[in-house]
Order: sequence, then C-alpha cells, then structure tokens
Amino acid sequence: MEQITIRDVAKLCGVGVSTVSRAINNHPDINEETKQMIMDIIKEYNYVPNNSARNLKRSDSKTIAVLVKGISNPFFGPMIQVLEREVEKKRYSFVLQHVEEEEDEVEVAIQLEKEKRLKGIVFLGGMYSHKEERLCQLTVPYVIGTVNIKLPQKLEQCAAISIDDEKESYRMVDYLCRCGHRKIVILTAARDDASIGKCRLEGYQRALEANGIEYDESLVVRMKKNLQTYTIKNGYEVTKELLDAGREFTCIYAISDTLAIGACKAIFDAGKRVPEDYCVAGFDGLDIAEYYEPSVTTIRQPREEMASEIIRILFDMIKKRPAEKQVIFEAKLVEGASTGGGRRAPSALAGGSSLIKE
Amino acid sequence: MEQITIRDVAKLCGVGVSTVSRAINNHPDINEETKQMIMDIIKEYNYVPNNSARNLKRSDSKTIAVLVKGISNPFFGPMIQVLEREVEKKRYSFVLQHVEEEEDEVEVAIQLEKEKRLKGIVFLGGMYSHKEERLCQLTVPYVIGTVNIKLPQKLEQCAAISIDDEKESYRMVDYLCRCGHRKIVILTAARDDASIGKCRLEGYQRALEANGIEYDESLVVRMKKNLQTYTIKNGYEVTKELLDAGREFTCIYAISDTLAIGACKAIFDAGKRVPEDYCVAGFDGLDIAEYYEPSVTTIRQPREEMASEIIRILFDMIKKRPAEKQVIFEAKLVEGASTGGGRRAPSALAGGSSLIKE
DNA sequence: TTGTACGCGTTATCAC
DNA sequence: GTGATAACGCGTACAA
Repeated sequence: MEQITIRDVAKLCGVGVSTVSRAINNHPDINEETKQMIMDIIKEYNYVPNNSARNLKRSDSKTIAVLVKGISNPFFGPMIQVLEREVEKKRYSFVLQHVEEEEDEVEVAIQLEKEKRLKGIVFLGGMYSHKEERLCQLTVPYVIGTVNIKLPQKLEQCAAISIDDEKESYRMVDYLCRCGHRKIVILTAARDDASIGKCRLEGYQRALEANGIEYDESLVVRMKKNLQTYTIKNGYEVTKELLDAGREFTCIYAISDTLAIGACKAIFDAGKRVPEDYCVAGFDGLDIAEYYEPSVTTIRQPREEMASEIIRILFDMIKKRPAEKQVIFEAKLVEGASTGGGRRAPSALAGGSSLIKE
Repeated sequence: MEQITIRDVAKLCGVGVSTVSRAINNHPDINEETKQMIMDIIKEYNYVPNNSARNLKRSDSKTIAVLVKGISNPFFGPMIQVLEREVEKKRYSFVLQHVEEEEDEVEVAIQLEKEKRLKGIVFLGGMYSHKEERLCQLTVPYVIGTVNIKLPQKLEQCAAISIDDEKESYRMVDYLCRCGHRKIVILTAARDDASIGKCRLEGYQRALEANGIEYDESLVVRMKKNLQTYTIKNGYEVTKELLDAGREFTCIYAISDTLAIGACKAIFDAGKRVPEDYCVAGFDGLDIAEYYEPSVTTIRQPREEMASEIIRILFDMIKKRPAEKQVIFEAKLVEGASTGGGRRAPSALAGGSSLIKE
C-alpha cells in the first residue's frame, strides 16, 4: 500500500493539484460537481492528507493546545472537558498534549507552537518555576491554569488563573482550629516543593498563628519521595507510619483529597474511626471526596468556571481585546462528615480542654 | 521575533545547512568543535527546529503512538505509565494521543501514522466496532488493548490483548451466588452497548443460570444516558433510584469500580450499610476499590502486565518476529469488605432460605 | 569533514 | 473556476 499523495489524486481525477486542495479544504471557488467527483475518488482510494505537510505550509491554523502535566491527575479531567468544549464552540481545533514529569512544559510548548502553528496555549499543572527568557520565546498568547504564579509584568501575552492557595489553605486550617483542633497534622509535599505545597503549608502556618497555636515541625508530614506524589497510596503510607509512631494529634489536614483518602484508610486499618478518633480534611474538591465514606471535608476549587475563564481570557488576548492578566478565584469550604460535620466535636477532642467555638 | 530557520543558523555560523542538521541530529561525521560552535549559536538564538518539516522529510522515525479513548479514565493511568516506560526503554519516542468520545480512533490513527511516520500503534479503549476496510489502511503494526475483540485472521499486523470479560464477569457473579445471593442487581451499560458492557452482562446471565437462578430483567439496571458513563455519579444516581423504587435485592454487582462506589454511597445515604444490608461488588481493580471504606470486592485486571505485554507483542511485530495475535489475561477476584469478606453472610441474607456454600 | 541541491506533500499566489 | 509553480523548513544523497 503505497502512500498516495495529492498529486496522485489530481492525476486520477484529471485535474490540477490546486483543485484537489480546494476540494479538501472547502474552498468556495470550486465547482460543486468537480468537488463531488474529487471527494468520491478520495474516498475510493482512501487518500488521507499528510498533516505535517499541511502544518508546514499553512500560515494560520486556528488551533489551541492544552498542555497538561500529569494527565492522569483526576483534578484536570473536568477542566479538560470544559476547555475542549469551549474551544470547539469557538470553532478552533483542540490539541491535548501530555507533558511528562521530567519534561519542560515550556520547551514542549515552544516546539508545538512552531509545529502546529498554534494560536494559543493553555498550561495545566507544572509552570511554577518560570524561566522568563524561555517564556519570551512563546509568540502566541497563553494562559497558565491552576498555578498561582506571579507574572512578570513585561510578559504581555500571558495570563494566570488560579485560586489563592495560601488563603484557601488558611481558610481550611482556621476552620479546623475553630472546630477545636489544636494538634493538626499537615500532609504536604516534599521539602523542596516550590509550588502549591509551599503555599498551602504557609496558609497552614498562618492559620495556626492566628489561632494562637504554636507551629510544630513534628506535625508536618511529607509525602514519600519513592512513591508517586499526590496519590492515595502515598497518603496511606505516610499516615500509617504516623500512626505507628504514636504521635499525638486529633486531625489530619492533607493538601489534596487523594492524600486525605489514603489517610482515612490508614486510620480505618489501624482500627480507628473518622471523625470520632481523628478528623480528616482534604483539598481540591474532587468528586471522590464527596462520595467517600465519610465524605471528606475539602476546599472545592471551581474547576469548570476556571476552565471557562481560561478560554475567555485566552481569546481576549488572541483577539487583541484588553484582558485580565491575573484572575484569582474564590474556592469554597465544603463540610463533609470527615470532620464531624463541623458541628459536633470528634470524641478525640473530648479529653482536651478546647471548646468548640462558633 | 521572526521564526529563525536552519538556514539562518547556517549563515550565522558560517557553515552549510547540512552541517547544522548534522549537529542537531547527533550525526557522527561532524567535527566536534564545529558541532559545539553550532550548538552554542543555536542556544544563543533560541533556534528550535520545526517538527512538521522534520516529520515530512524523515523516512523512519522510531516513534510509537498510544491512542486513548477516555484519557481521564483512571483505569488507563497506570497502563499509560508502563507503556511509556517500556517504549522509552526501547529507545523509541512515545506519543500519547487523546481520542474524543465521538471521534473515530482508527481515523485518527491513520492520520497520525502519516503525520508522524509511526512505527507502531497502541489502542486503549474504544475499538469494539471493527471496520475492517478502515483497519486495513493502517500499514504499521498495532495492538488493541483492553478490548476483547475477535480479530479477522487476515489482519496480519494486528494483535489484541485483554481479559475475557464474559468469563471474569461469570467468576464474580458465581462468587456472589455462592455467597448466598439470589437477587443480584447488575449495574451495567446502556442497552445499545456492544462492548464490555455486553460481555459482562452475558457473564452475569450465565452465572445465574449455572446457579439455578432465573434471570430477572427487572434487576438489570442501566447507566443513565444523560450522565457520563462509568462515573461514580452515574452509579450513585441509578442506585438511588433503585433504592427509592423499593426493589428487592441483596447485592449489587456493578460492571466498574466507579459505579460500585457510587452505589455504595447511595446505599449509605439511604441509611443502609454495606455489606450488612446490601453487598456491593465492582470490576476492574482500581486503586480506589482497595482504599474505599469498605474496600470493594472487585475483579482486578493485571493492567501493568497487560501493558508490558502490549509493548512486547508490538515490537515482535515491528521486528517481524513471530508474535501472538491474541492474548487473554487471567484476572483475579479480590475479596473486599463490601461483600462481607466472602466468609460471613450479610445480614441481608439472614431472612432468606439460602445457605452459604463453600 | 563539509557544502550544494533536491524533494518530502501540501497550500497560496498567481496567471489563465 | 482552474492549473502551474513557488514556497514552507528540513534531511540527505552527492559532490567537493
């Protein structure tokens, strides 16, 4: 089966290559009959245009690429769906590009922009260490989603959309303190993390301070480096160790729902209960947090709205309309059963002296 | 910022384009100093080769593409990881291509093969309705993963790897029957499903028959079409309706773990317990099945092994070695707490006449 | 070891 | 409405 080209089709049809090209690309200035005839031959001979050649030649292409670091992260699923829908609503094509853990997403973006003649780019995940000289190489507008990044002002073609991780983390920990907890374990990222892990840890610290609780390094538990980050298993393993170590605490605040669920399971496996023995809270607002038993108290990020906003802003920039460069969304604390519904105190607190306020 | 090409680089370096090309592509026949000099200039001017042009020109490319229908399906995550690792171990490049729900994966494959000069293709998800004349257009070897498809013998370049869905479904339902259940609800795909939903339903029917239980259409519950298929939410909603309808049963067998978890939650929300009031079983062996509370009895597919095997066979075909065309993996029934651990009968059965055998 | 010239398959720009 | 032809940016015989 030899690769059949546009030239072959032209010959078979007895027309010129440009006419075939016109037929393929729905150009207006072509005889309807000729077009039909050409399309029939194409079908018959199974001709498929070579995309590399098209991309090489085409000047504009109306395609938006979404680069995702961690494609299997359940957090991104619903966002990708919305992005796709919105992009297609604008009659642009949608390219989903997966970026590997060790890969540099900006590098990939630069290549892809040239290869596919992109009109715009969306980054999901990654992007916390911003190498400005690299970012300058992107010549099309791009939006950084879900990472709270401080953008250099001179980057004109760029916007960032996220929640305020520090603030939302504060919100959660403050809530836990008000529930009466004074020994709150935080399940967080590795020490060298400079991304959301850092922000959420800072929110934790500030909330403790605001509630007159001393920051205790021994209650800061970090994910295992030999396991995948932000997985249920990782949350399970570190919590298991924590429990085995006999450390004293009444609540675990995990910086992701997946970690929180792992923590819950470890508690159950140790013969304890949630929330009666330990309260557990997560972060992100994944579906599973709602459907877990007990449902997990979490900070719900408005993912769908954020995705819509990403596309709105991206197209503002593409269309040279004035666009916001930095949008911070408000998240929502969703009270689940894993912290006792926010009303009743877990029995873990019964022996303590703290009263539940509010 | 004008697009800088290989010609510009050549001019800047005072060499010919082929020398630059040699430097980029690590050709052996080039002076080390010249190469270094060229690479420095490239770095300085941020030259990035255009992939479309490369793909167009290159004859061979050593790349494997993995086409995934339903990229956010948690079932595929671990498989993709293994596929990626194995492909890179072979020193081939790895391309992950997402196929949309309404898109035809074979169509996408045909295009991608031409565009990227692929050496091999892996299909994950989709692929149950095999349009043979289309498949013939693929000129490189490909492996269909996770779908139990009967391959036409004349397709030489093609292999399929999966479990035996009917048999494994039988295994599960037979187990449930042996636990004493006689009124087992199956949570399955829509009526028009011709894929795993159909196979697993058939296994259910055969198991009932083998256990002398009459097939009762009213116990066949199908996913809601207006919700996403195989989601927790879908499982939750249909189970909620089922419970509200007051239908009598002692066990729910969901054809995916996500559905099973939704079912559990609906049961909890109705004030009932698992497994004491209703037993629940799932299928697939997702991580969450293990970490849910109670852990969900499920059929665990050996995903990682299957992924390894996919690559092994794909490369057998690429290297023209004799290769198996159809591999059926054995799955494993993992007893969770959601069916009472397989030992004690759920109290739901207490009033019944069935005794637990085995 | 290096440079020139051609062609990969397509689309865009002309003429007709 | 249609056809020839010049790019698009790169890799690679082939000649030097």
